[in-house]
Amino acid sequence: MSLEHELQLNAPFQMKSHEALLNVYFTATCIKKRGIEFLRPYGLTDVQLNLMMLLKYQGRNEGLSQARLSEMMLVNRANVTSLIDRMETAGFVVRTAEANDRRYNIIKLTGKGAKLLDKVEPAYRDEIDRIMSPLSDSEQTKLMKMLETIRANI
Amino acid sequence: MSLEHELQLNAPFQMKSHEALLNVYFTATCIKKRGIEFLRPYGLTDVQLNLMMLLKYQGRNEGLSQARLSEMMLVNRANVTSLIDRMETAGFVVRTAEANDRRYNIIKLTGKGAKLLDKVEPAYRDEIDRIMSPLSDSEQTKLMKMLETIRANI
DNA sequence: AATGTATAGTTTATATGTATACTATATACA
DNA sequence: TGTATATAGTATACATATAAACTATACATT
Repeated sequence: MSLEHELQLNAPFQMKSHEALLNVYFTATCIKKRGIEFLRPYGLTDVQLNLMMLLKYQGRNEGLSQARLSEMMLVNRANVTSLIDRMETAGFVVRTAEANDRRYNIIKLTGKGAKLLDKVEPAYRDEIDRIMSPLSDSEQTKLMKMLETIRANI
Repeated sequence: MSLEHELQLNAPFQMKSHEALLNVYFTATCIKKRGIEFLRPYGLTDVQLNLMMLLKYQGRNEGLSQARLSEMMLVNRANVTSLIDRMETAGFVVRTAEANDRRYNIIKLTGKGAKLLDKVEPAYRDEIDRIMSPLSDSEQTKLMKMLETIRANI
């Protein structure tokens, strides 16, 4: 259903480019809302799960600094401070010292965090597959290429 | 450039569907960041401009209730209260009474708000056109259809 | 070695989002 | 008429985002 119809607008968009851009924006909003809803029973937010998956796959056993996390999450360094505060309080991650450079906090998953992630991740991946399943592999590739083209021009 | 390369990930995505979904999400983030940056010199945020354009094109001269605005912006009613508080303080909009139903606040653009919008909107539309210009009309249509397909399945 | 510069993380103020509970008002219906 | 139900807006607590200013640390260069 078109965005115009979904939002029950009574006047059409003035420009196709504006409508296309808002489609990207509102689809991301819907994806985020679904992620939050899906993860609530596990006591996690979408942002927190994303961070935990980065620690698992990008950090491996070495962990990741807050600055590196902020780069991969496209957020400000300052944001990661309070996010890690909350997640450390919840017992999902720990700040550890980097021996060679005392400016860094190296963030690692705790046993509790890793265990929760192992439980959540398969169901989360299934849900992502379900959401994207109406698009074929080649359509998903085409979608990514179009989005990359847009990002390259921002 | 692929998301993996943009974020300088050292491990690839496990699933194409996850990569495609994150592409939507991160592209929206980039679009939002660019909007915020573009609008800062005008003393507006992207959310505030979106609300003002809804008042102009969807509200016409009648204005819109806070509940109707929250529906079209895909946000909680509670969010609109503080948003309108800030915009009313800034002098861009006013709350007016709905005669037939005293539960409603009807939100209208002020002269100041309408004047600012008239100034910002052409430049904003130009920037949107610029961002989307690498995609042809038919590609933008195809993109919207794919995103609609995803939203229909969430 | 001293100094200037860059980087990591934190703090603060502020904007935007949620859920939940609250008040006021409108409406439907026994 | 009275009561149950629904809706609009607000208040509160909290999560997540920014910018800007701050501290601590590392490094490069004279």
